[in-house]
Amino acid sequence: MLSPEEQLHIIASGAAQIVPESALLEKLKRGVPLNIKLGVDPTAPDIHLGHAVPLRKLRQFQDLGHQVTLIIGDGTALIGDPSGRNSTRPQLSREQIQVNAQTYVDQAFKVLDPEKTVLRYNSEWILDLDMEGLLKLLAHFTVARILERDDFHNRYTSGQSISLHEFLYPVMQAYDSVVIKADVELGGTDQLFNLLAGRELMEKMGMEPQVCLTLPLLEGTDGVKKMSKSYGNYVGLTDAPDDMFGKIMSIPDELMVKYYRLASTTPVDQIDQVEAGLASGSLHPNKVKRALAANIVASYYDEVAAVAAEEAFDRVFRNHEAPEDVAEAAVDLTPNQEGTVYVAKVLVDAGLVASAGEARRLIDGGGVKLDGQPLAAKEYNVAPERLRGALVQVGKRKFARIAG
RNA sequence: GGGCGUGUGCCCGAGUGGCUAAAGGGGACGGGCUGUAAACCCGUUGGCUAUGCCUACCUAGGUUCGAAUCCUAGUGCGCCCA
Repeated sequence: MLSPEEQLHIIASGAAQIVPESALLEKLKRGVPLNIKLGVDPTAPDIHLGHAVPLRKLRQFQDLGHQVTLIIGDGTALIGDPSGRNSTRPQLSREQIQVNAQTYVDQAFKVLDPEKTVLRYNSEWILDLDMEGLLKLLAHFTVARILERDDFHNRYTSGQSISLHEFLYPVMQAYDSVVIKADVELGGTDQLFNLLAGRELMEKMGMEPQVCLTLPLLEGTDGVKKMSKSYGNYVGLTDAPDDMFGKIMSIPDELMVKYYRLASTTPVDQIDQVEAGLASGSLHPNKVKRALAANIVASYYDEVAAVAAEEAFDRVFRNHEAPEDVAEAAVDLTPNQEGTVYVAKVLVDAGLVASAGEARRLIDGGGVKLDGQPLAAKEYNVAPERLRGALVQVGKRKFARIAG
């Protein structure tokens, strides 16, 4: 086992805050496995690298010999986390929660070590609280304390509604920590308030308080907005290896180290070297990014898939060749009176463009190639022989083989 | 419940009767450059085999030769009063 200081170095890599760091070091020094908690809302069925950030950190803890308790917030989901929201969340049905939780767990175990993970559903204890228990719990918190929280404060001062049950969310999350006796709880930076509530409650109930570890938001592939399905800038855990590799190659250079720390399985001391190498110019950014993409693909698939993904990437983007498996498109090639075929329509039928107008514009811009040869501007009609069995390319990455 | 204001293309935003498929910006896409990064330059950004036709400026009606622009009602949003 690594020394407490070495462990702390790994744990702190990529973390936003550890509150308080000294307490974490103390806990590590005891040399017994710690109980690391992560609570998740079963609201997002499809998880991406952003969601996986805390899971990665949990995995690091596991690899250091610690124990993880993953809490599915099926009880708290009935409340809806008010974090970062400016309005009340809709409450989910019990059935929907069950379905979401299952898909979440399936994907989470792509990252976590099942041997060292305890899975708990907080409905187990939250829904069993009787009024007496609830009141005792609530007595530990004051209205002023809860209202300090930014989201509530903003909503309150701007005159927006806060339902009473939302006040209970931090309390319930804190209670989770009490029940499972957490040593450390992870969350995003927006979770700090909830995490601290857990710390306080534990202390008031005479327990050793948990340490709070927050992780920064991961920007998406555009490098600007947080990774999110609705922004279309996400890398899904279930994306195909080639896609995953390509998407990671498209992130801005400035984000590489952050991705290494938050989304890869690369050992922390190696990341430190990469960071130094990039800063000094001794490492080429392209090499570094390739290694990052390969690592991430390998972590969700395997080495073989990573190598294949990199080869496919080079084929298409470095050597400008067609990918190995191009989808074949069966389209109507019946010629018109002039004996030609309207390419714009063919591209629409092949699903490469949204409309014939767009196709015409792309042709004019030199973005459409037949067997590697760009079509000239206004070259909308082409002899059918040129299309039959031809490889059509639209832009840099869209390909189709026209059925012969 | 009452008053006032506002609603334009993916987003922001100009436009207050014909010259408007709608300025400008952002984003996105294509081309060049390249490391599918960034920066930069050029182009495109409603549909349609297309010097034209069709559909569009919250929705539904109306006025007018002609409406994104004027009127009425509805509806979303904002502010003020109760």
